[in-house]
Amino acid sequence: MAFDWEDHKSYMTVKRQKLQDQLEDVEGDGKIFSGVTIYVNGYTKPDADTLKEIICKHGGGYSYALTSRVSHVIATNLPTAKIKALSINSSKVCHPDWILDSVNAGSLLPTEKYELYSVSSKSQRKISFSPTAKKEAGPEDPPTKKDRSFVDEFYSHSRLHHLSTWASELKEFTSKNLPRAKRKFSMLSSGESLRRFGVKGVVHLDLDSFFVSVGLRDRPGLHGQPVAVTHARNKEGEADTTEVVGVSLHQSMSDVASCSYEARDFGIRNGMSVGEAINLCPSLTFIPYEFEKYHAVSQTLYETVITYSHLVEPVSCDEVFIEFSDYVTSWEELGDIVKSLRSEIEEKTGCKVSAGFSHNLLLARLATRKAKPNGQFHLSEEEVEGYLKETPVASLPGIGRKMKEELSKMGVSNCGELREVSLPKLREVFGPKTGYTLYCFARGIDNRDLTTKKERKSISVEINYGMRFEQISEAESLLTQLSEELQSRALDTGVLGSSISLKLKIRQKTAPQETKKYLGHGRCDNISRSQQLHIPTNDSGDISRVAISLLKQLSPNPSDIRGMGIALNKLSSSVKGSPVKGGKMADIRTLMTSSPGKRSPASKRSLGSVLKSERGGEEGASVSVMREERVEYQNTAAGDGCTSFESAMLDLPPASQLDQSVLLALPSDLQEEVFDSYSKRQDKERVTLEPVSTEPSLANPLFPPSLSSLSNGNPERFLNETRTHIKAWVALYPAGPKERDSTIFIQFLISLIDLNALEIVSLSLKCFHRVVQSITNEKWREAYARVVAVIQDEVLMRYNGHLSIPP
DNA sequence: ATCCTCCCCTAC
DNA sequence: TAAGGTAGGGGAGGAT
Repeated sequence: MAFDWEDHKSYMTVKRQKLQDQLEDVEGDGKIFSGVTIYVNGYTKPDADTLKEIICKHGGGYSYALTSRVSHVIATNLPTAKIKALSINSSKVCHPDWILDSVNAGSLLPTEKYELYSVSSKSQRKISFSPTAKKEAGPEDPPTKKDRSFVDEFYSHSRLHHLSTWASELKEFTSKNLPRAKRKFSMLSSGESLRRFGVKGVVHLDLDSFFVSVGLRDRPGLHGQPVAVTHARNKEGEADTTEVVGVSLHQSMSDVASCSYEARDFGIRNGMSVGEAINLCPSLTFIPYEFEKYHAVSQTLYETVITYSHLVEPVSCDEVFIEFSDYVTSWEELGDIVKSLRSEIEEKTGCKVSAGFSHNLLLARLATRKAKPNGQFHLSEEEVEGYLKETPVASLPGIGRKMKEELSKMGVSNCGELREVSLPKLREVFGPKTGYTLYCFARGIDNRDLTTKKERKSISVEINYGMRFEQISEAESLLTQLSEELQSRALDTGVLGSSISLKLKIRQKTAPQETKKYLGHGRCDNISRSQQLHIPTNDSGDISRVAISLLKQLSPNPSDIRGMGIALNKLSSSVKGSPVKGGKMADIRTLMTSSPGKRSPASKRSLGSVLKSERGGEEGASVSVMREERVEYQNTAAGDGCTSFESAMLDLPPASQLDQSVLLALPSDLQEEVFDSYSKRQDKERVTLEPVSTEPSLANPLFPPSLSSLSNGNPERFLNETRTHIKAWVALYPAGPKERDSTIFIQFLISLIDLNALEIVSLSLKCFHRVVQSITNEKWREAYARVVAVIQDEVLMRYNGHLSIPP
């Protein structure tokens, strides 16, 4: 599974040596690349300069920009075959080995085997159907085109991703361990504690310039110097750096993630580009990220903090609130505890901590400003007024760039001035809630209680970096990867979602194709769309199917996509770490017995100018029909008691007891369908390679379903079960179906439509049709016709397409 | 009024 | 090169 980079390296070394020999041999007489002009995209091995040298030496051309004279784009290891930083019309995208091998061969080799995005390279991408069937990747697999996961590669380097991950982790750690942590102090009686005055004692702890502190801890030589943490690096002070960065740091767009206080004196700020920073301070030293160390430090921070109080509110990996109301009798006493807490943390982690404390969350936080660096500060009741007066509004929590700007238009820059603005005025400008908060905060009023645990409301995955697609199928493929990532997180967190939403960043019409920051997203419009599910899920197959369907609804121009994200909302809990699959039948039962959720009609939202095409207007008619239909069956679903179809579901024998005989008893054509659908399912690669619909605004109505989430991922078993229910149902009511059963069946099919499992819907209807035919009862036929009509409408509404079902 | 969806903003 | 994630609060505007 793991790619052997060592081997690859030596392979490359040999190759380069050979190449060198060739170069010496040929020296000018080679015209291997005549007529070829290359453009090198991104990082390649060998690098662009080497390739340029080679290509020119052998009669080819080299271009610094992707112009029309470029015949071949050269790229290595663009993290996945889906990501392209290129918008290419006719030129081929090839691996640099094409050049090396051609030189070695002494002639221009066909590009076929070297094209990065060819069908053959894509089909290597497998979703292992059975976990036991390990990677089929043979040893002869060309090591040069390894399809490493872009998602993993990106996340492992993303500081923001780490920040978020650690924050959630620490929130979970706190809520789990806080109640049973051993405390250093015991609580005082309510008569003695600070609380007796009705006063809270809140401490806000914050590690000083977190990343830099950790870096400096192990680099004593850099203490007292301007230092910044970034991906872009020079060789200063680092044992592990051997090369000088090719591009001057002066023009690096890499972010400064964290900088020392000495660096701040030069005007350097977190989030600045390395280029800007080095202009402000040419002697600035750059040190690399050390994510593991940061992680360990924050873990220690939290382990320590929870031994001090039972009231701890996590903020982030380097920031936390602690309430001491029940442990101290005076502010002086609290000051002492804070001091020892700070020194304990510094001792354990080697990092300096600052602390602000006061009688509410807001003021404690504001006090920390004055405490930094490496200090502590008590903001007392009496000082609040004066302190706030001079506090810039931007340091109030919740006021960022936009709000600061908005306030400044009103002539407000500090809290003193903010107080001059009336409550009605603030509400008018910022809305009722925000206005009120602003009004309170300007006066130091904050009645929030410290929250030790908060329930998670959503879980999401998104990447807004390095997204460059040519084909929509590449975007879909990335969504599949994101879905897998999301599944794995949902599994870890133990949640299921009943709503899936897709978020896209789309290049603004007026924004340039080439972003200022390398592979950045540039100026974008954000659009999103969500889909409610009747069955909560955490299955990546379900998620990706829905996400892809949402993508089709938004139908962006693939080359304008600059970012994508998927979120799971309306969470419920599942058993942690156990895949949904086992519990899925239970979910289906829930579905079958619960009343239908409220559903929104296919609303016509303007998706703005970013959309290539809008959907046709004639769909409006079917929407209203659909709504009437919906009302009808919602009303009839009001009765209670177990009906036959329902009970058939509930009495379902364990799947393991459904034997072959059930299947074999079916008409043979149905059996075939069952198996067909199963075998189709296995050829997932083929499916993903299907040509993209020529109508980008329409989803394919027969989009292949993944059954992995149903009946333990066993589709034929699932269909068997469905068929069994239908048979039992029909047999029980020879005179005609119970209305409610029809309703339940419809709901059930609609939930499959939610998951885009249209093929299964179709097959289920076929089952129904067949059983009904054998009964030849007018009522049943009517029921069948009605079910078909409702489902057809539903599909029509969602996809503006049609479902092929039996007459 | 209240809810829902989409979107923006903020924080680390 | 560079790695611009993620959760939550809240507002606008439409549907109910």
